[in-house]
Amino acid sequence: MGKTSAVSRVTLKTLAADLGLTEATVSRALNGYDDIAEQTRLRVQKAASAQGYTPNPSARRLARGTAEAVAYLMPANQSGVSDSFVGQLLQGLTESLSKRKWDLLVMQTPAAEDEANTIQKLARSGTVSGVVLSRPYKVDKRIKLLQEARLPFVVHGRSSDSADYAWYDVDNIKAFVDIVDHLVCLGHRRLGYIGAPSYLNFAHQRMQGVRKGIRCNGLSDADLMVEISEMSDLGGEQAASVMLDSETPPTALICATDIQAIGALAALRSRGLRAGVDVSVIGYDGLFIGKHSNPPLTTMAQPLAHSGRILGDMLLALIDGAEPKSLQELRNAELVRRMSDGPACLSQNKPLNGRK
Amino acid sequence: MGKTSAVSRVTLKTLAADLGLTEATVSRALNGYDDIAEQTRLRVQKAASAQGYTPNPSARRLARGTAEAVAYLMPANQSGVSDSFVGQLLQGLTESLSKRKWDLLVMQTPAAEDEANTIQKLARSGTVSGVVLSRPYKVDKRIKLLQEARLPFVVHGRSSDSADYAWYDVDNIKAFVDIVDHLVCLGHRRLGYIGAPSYLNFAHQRMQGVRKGIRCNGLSDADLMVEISEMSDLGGEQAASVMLDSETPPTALICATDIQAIGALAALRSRGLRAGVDVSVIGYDGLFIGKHSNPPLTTMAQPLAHSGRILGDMLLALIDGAEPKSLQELRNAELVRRMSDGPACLSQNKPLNGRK
DNA sequence: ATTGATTCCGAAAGCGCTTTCGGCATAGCG
DNA sequence: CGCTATGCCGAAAGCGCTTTCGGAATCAAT
Repeated sequence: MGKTSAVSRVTLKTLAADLGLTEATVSRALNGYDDIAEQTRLRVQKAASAQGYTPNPSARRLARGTAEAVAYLMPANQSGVSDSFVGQLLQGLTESLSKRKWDLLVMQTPAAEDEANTIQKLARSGTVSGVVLSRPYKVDKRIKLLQEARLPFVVHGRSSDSADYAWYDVDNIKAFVDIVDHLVCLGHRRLGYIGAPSYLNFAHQRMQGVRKGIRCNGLSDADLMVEISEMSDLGGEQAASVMLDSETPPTALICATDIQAIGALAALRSRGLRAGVDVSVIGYDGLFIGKHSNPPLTTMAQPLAHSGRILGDMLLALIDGAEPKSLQELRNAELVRRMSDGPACLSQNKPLNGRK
Repeated sequence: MGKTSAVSRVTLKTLAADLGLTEATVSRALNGYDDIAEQTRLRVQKAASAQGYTPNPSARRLARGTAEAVAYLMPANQSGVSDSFVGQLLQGLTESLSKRKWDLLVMQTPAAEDEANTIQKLARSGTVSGVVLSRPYKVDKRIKLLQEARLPFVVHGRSSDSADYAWYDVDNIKAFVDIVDHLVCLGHRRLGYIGAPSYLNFAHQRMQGVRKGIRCNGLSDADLMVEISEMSDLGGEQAASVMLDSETPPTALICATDIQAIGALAALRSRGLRAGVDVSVIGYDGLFIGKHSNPPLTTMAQPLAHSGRILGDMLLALIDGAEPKSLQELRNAELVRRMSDGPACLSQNKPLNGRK
C-alpha cells in the first residue's frame, strides 16, 4: 500500500464547507461571539468536535497578533549538577498556562555575548508574549533588555535593583540572618561561610544575610571565615577543607546551597569530624535528599512547592495589564533541623588559648 | 513621558519599503535563494541586521506549513519527587534543536483520560513537527496515537512493543542481570527486589532482568523476595522494612531506582544493620547524590549525559525522513561500586538453620 | 541584428485564521 | 402598513511571510 499521504487536515474551510457556512461564521461560533444563533453554534461545535477540528495555532496567532505562549529561560547549568527544581517549576508553569491553553517554550540563553541577541530576537519576533526568567545575576542584562523590549516578564529571584519588575523570591537575607542567629544561640562564635559566585544575585544576598547576622549578634568580621566555591559537592568539600584545616577553624559552616553543604559534610567525615557535634553544618534549599545525607542535613527550606504556578499566574496577570510593581512576592524560608547542627563545644571556641 | 506605544515592529514590508524592493525579494534574499544578486543580498542582510529584523515565526510557519518546533512530553510527576533528569534532558534538547533554530515546547499529558485528546490535538493542530516522549508505560496509548497521527516522535525508553518506532533506552534487563550476577559473585543467595509499579515499562524490564539473573545463576524464585513500592524514599524504606522484618530476610536488596535504594538504606540504619556488610543494597540511576548517602550507594549508572542531544538529533533525523527502525539506540548501564554492597555473611545465608 | 539563454526581480496567490462591516431577514412598534 | 430595532450571517480585508511564475533586462552566440 505504501504510506497513505498525511492525514488530510480539517481546517476552518473544510468545516465551513461541510456545514454550509462561511469560515467567518464558524470561527465566530467557535470563539463565543454573541452574534451567532445558539442553534448554529451548537451545530458547529458538534461538527467541530466530531471531525476533530483543532485550529492551527500559527494561523490564529498571526491573525490575532498575540503569541499565546510564554518562554521559560532555563538557568545555565554551570557545574554539571542539573538543577532539580527545573522540573518542578516547569510543571507548575504548564499547569498555570494550561488554563488558557497557552504554550510553554523553554529556551536557554547561550553564551553571555549572545544573550542580548537571544532576548531581542525573542522580543522582536513576537514568539512569546511573556517570559519567566530564573536565577538572575546581580546585574542582569537580560532584565534590562526585556524591559526595553516591553516584553512582560517575571523573575524567579531578584537582581540587585528589583524595584520595577515582577518577581517571586525568597528572603535570602532573612534566611541567612536566621541561620546565624540560630547558630549563635547554639553557642557558636566562629563561623565559616561557603558561598557561591556572587554574580548570581541570590549568592550575593545570602552573603549579605550572613554578614548582617554577624553584626546583629555582636560578632565581628574576624569571626567569619568566607570561602566562595562553585555550586557543587566538590566545591563545597574543598571550601570546607580550607576552613577546617586553617589555624582557627570555625565551629559552624553555613553553606549557600545544600549541594555545597553535602560536600562540606564529606570534608568533615574525611577528617573524622562529626557534623552536628564537632562542627555544625547548615545548608540552604531544603533539598529532599538532605534527609539522607550523612548525617541528615539541617537546612533552610525554601518553599518552591507552587512557585511554578505562582510565577505563571503572575505572568498572565502581567500580560493582562497588571502593574509589575504590584506583582512582587517575597516568601520566607524555614529552618528544618535535622542532624548536622548542634551546640558548640566550648573547648573549640577558644582554640587560641586552649591549643597553644 | 507616558509609555510610548509598543515598539513598532520591523516586518518584511517595512524592510522592503526601506530598501526599495519587494517583500518577496527581501524574503528570498534572506532565505538563501540563488536568484538574488549577490550584491542585493548583502544589502538586504545588512539592513535586516541593522534594523534588527526577526521574522515572525507564526507567519513563517503558516506560510511554510511546518511547525519548526517540537514538544517534550514531561513524565507525570507522581510522587512529589521531581525528576532531576528533566533539566538535563531539556538542556540537551535545546542544544540539538538550536542548530535549526527550532523551538522546544514542554507539555504535560494531564489525566489519563485526556491523554488521547491532548495528543490528537497536538498532532492535528500542527503545533509541532515532532515529539519526544519520556518514560513510556508498558502499553502506552500515547505511542499508538502518535503513530496513527503520523507525527514523528522518539521515545526516551521503550514500551513493550518497541519494534516500530525510534527510541533511546538503556538495557534495563542486562543492567539488572548484571546486578544479580554481581551479588551472587559476592556470595548472596537470598535476594530482595524493591520494584516500581510495572505499568512503567522500565520497571517491568528491571523486574524481568532480576528474574532472568536469578535463573541464570541457578537460583529459584524462592530465593527472591519482591516488593513493589512507589518511587520515593519512603516507598523504598517501607518495602525494605517488610523484607528485613520477614522470617528469612534477604542478604541483598536490589532497588529499581536510587531513590528507593536511599530509602532502603534508611530502613537498614533504623534497624542497626550496616549496608554493605550486613545487607547489601544496590540502586539504579547513578544519581549524583548517591555519593553522599549513608553509606555511599552502589548503583547502576545509566548514561544520560547526552541523552537529550541524542534524542533531539534522532527526532530531527526522523523528521527529515529517516526510518524509525533505524533510530533505535540501546545503551548499557555501568556498575559504580561505592559502599553499600559487599560479600554476604555466611551466617546470614542460612538463617533457618542458624537461628532456629 | 536576431535568437536563445541567463540573471534578477516584481506580481500575485496563498497559508488558516480573525474581525470589522454591511446587509438581509425577521421581529417589534406605532 | 411602514418604520426602526435586532438577530444572524456573508463578504472581504488582512495578519506577515513564502513560493511559484513570468517578465524585463542583460548577456552570449549565431
